[in-house]
Amino acid sequence: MVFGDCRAIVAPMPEKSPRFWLFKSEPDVYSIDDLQRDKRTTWEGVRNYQARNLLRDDMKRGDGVLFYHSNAKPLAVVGVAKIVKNGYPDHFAWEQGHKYFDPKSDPEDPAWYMVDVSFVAKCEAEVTRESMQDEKALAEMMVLRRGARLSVQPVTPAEWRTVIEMGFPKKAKTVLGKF
DNA sequence: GCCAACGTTGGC
DNA sequence: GCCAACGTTGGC
Repeated sequence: MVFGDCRAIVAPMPEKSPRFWLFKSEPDVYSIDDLQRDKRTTWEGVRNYQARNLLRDDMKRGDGVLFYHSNAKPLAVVGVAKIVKNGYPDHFAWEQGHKYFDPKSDPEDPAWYMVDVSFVAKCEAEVTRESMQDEKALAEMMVLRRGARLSVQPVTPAEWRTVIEMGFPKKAKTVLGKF
């Protein structure tokens, strides 16, 4: 065995990017307080193919999640969560009568995927949509784009850092250090 | 409540 | 395969 040659025969490290996400949730349906209470939850019911691909292919255990309240007052990133289970078939799609039932999805060939997330922290200060719109570093952020309806979406490392620093004026370093 | 921006559906 | 109609999302 010639160890020096190992690198040449090993597949290149898959690019793990992005490692950060934003999940929208209507607080009337499921809020950051619900997640704090539950500590961990399943993220089922996403019925959009682009989002499905992210759930199935791109989200990995350990990734960071900005928890965003949509259809809320105020609209804001309100906390941080972590992906704790890679994408797996959304079995609710197979439950006849369930609100997420979808005959298109076959257990042999699942149409929809979900992940599990766990609670990490509530923001010290909610990062309102308004404050994000005022922040230059977030000018390109997907959630702020008109018509960006994806309920789960990628966040760049720079955007992640910016939002965490806004939401955790005192312990940003601690939170950043968890990912 | 309004409506823009999508995504999906279905007739052709 | 096109595209009009329709439904949904979600900010405003």
